[in-house]
Amino acid sequence: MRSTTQRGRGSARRAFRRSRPVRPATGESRSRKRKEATNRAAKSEARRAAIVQAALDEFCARGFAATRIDDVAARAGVAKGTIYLYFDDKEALFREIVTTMLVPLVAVLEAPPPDIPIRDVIARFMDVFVQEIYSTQRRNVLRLVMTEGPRFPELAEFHYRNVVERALAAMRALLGRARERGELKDDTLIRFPQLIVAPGMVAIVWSGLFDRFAPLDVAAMMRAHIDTLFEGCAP
Amino acid sequence: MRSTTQRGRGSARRAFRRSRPVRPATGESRSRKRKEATNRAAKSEARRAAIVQAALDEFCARGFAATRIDDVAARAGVAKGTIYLYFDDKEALFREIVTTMLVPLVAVLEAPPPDIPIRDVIARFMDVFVQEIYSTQRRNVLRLVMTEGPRFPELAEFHYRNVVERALAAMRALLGRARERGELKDDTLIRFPQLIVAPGMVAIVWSGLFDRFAPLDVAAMMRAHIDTLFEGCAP
Amino acid sequence: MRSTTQRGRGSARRAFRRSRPVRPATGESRSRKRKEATNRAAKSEARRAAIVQAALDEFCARGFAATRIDDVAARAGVAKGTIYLYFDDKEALFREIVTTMLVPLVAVLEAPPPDIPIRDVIARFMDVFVQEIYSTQRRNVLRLVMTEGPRFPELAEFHYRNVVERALAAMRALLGRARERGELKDDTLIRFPQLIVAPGMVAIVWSGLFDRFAPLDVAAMMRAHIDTLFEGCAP
Amino acid sequence: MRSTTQRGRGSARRAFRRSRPVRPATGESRSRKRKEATNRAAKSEARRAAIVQAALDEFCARGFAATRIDDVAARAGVAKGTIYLYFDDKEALFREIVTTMLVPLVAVLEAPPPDIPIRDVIARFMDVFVQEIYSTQRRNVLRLVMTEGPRFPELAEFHYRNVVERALAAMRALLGRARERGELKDDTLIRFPQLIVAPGMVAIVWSGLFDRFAPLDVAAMMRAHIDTLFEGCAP
DNA sequence: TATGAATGAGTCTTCATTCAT
DNA sequence: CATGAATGAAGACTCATTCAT
Repeated sequence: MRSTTQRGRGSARRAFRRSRPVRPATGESRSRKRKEATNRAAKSEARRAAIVQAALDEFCARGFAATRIDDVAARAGVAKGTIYLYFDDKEALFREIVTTMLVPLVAVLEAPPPDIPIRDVIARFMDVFVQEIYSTQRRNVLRLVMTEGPRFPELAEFHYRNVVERALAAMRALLGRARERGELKDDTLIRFPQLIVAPGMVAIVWSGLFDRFAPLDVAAMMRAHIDTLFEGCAP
Repeated sequence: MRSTTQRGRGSARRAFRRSRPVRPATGESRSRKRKEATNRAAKSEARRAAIVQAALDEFCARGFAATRIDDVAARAGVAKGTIYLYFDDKEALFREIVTTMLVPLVAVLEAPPPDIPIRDVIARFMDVFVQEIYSTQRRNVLRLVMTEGPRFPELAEFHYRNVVERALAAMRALLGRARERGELKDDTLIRFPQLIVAPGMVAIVWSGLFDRFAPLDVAAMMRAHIDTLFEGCAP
Repeated sequence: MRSTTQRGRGSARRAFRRSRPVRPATGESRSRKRKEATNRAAKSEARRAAIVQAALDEFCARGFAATRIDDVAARAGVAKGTIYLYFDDKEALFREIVTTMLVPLVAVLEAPPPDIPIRDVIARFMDVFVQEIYSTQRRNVLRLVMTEGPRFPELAEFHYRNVVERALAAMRALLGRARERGELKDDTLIRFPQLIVAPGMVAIVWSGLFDRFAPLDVAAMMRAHIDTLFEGCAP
Repeated sequence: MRSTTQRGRGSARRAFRRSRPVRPATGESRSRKRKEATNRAAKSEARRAAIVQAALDEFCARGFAATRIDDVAARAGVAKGTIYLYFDDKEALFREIVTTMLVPLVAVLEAPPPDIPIRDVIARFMDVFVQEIYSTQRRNVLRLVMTEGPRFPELAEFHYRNVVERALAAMRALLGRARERGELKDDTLIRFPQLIVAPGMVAIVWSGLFDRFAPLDVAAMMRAHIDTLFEGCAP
């Protein structure tokens, strides 16, 4: 990854994806104490999850550079050294988070859409956004991507390949079919599907910066956005 | 304990705006040395500009936390200490940049709009965005605001008060008049003027993250956006 | 601006006394690893002591401002960072030293005096001074108080409240009783108990400045002082 | 001087005394513009005095290490560079102050004493101390010597040779003659003339540390001290 | 495995001193 | 002579990472 943020502390840099090699069954094949082993594995997984969660909170609150491993450890309720049993270094931890939280969502987008008008499909998509992203921690993860992406080229690339590209492709396929069915008057949205998600991005940015001054009714804005998209504002 | 020996590392935190008191003309009215003084003032101004420029570049490339004053100095071609002659500390330098680069633009927005259809007014606004923001360093400054804002509450507030709030108000006034003239079929955009600027935000985020994978024709997207805004996509 | 990115360099200033919360026994009651834990605690204590000792030496030799943490670390045989595991900052380290070295002594003064003539009591006090202060590192600590006190108002106050005030009060009580018993012809010393300790102060100052030119027989001077105090110099 | 405070910045270290070589009539021997030259010399002397005064204040308030040349310059109303026209470096400035302020006083001590009882002579000496030292800036200079002396061995030596040694010698001579005249019952004070000045030292230290908690009536204490010296406290 | 004490490279900031004007 | 902008060495403090227990 070679982030431009951490000036090389000398640790080996491994490739981006697959940061967790599924832990090769570490010798607990001794077959003795089966339950114990299961217990141990479960506890280990719980620990890992606690660390990830704590790290997510800290990274979101402070950004990558300003987050201290100390704080992550404290929040996760483990010792500092323990984190290094689960992750190679701070960057690997960061990657893990940004990597695992978003990819699952794309599956939703890529699922074959119900056979309803495109406007309704997009309306559902907006609902999913509001429910599954904006109202959850994923909002913060997305913000992290926007925020730290410029400093982590490989992270940006990963995100592009695994989230953005696939989402846009799915969207385009959807819109293409709608166009064929005569539900769209031109191919504007097909060329720029970004126009569909733009208010979502704004909502995410807004929520991090200005919500305390002027809270935004995101659901209402998304509905208004759909109106505008499909009907325009001219009388 | 607060010994009187250590001169405050945190120094006095001054109010946010007006970090540069415009240097009160240094009374060089002695009438001789005119050119000299002018020279010095000019050189000083040039130096300050060089530092600001270098800092902008570095902050944009690395973010606030990961930017080293050393690097800023090197890039500006001055000694490290010199930066502290012009700015109280790293934060002040950061503030100065984010503060001074964007405020002037709002004036454009607040200028009385020409007496043309609202759609054309907004089209002009888009042009200004593309020409004066997206194609300039201001794009990077805006990205910095989005990127670092969550970590600098006062910066976010300053930006909200001086840029966002005023811009939105101007926009709403504009739209309100258009609505009265019957140019808008409802008040959707008045309630959510964010919908107008949303693609601009997306363009800025996109340019920092994904342009190398899929360059975005921003001007075209903005035109498409206007079409969508005013005509919708339904056939 | 106070970004949330820079974690407070000035950190929280905690109250003066009790800078070391006695490390709450770290619950190693797991009954195994007893020796280990003991070892660790002992080593930790030894390290702390080494740091304190090194710091004392350096502070005495150079004064607070000119002492480098680097040097303290080197002298203590630890890494620079280690010092910050034991003390919040340079000032805290300084405080600790000046605080812990002197207070215990006052107890001696406040102990109920033996039932002997006042002159003998004071002679004993002089002995204590010579043995327990002048001949030990406490001499240097006292000099540090005199030397750095003006720059550390809280240190001066702490020292006044915990050492000077109590010592003078104990002394006055002592003298008051002696006066009542008719051992003193007037209340001169009660009004100015400083006159009793004055030569001690001089000895300390002298030892730091002039001993190499003209060594001072402090014990003899103190005896002479008592003679003078109680008999005067007039024939 | 090679103070142990300033780590060698590479500037040449000159010998201790004679830091001001009486400025060799710098070329204003052109004989033209006599008055101007006089004016200039006067102004120069005034400037030097202003710097010395400002430096004294700052050194007293903060100690040598923590005093900034910037502050001295500001207080003296000159530019920072100007100080270096009059003094080689910070240490030279410090030396000048501590050197010039105290030496004149010794002359008073060495002047042949009036033909009055030793007790009265010493009482006068006390008066001089209170009037000419304790009530003036010299008190602070003396404190500076005590405070910074350990870090400036040459300063300590200079002070010993030029002030302490001479003062003690004069005192001993005085006391010797008194003893011969039968005014002293033994030679205690001759062996330890420090006993005479000890309360003075205490007063100086006290004034810097504890006066705000418990102000000290120094004149009264000195009178009490004389009583004690010559009459003792035993009934 | 888990711990957390120890490390030391890295970064901000200060300030004595220089020197072009 | 005087100025004050510029320099850069020095020092406090942080924190990712290691490793003995």
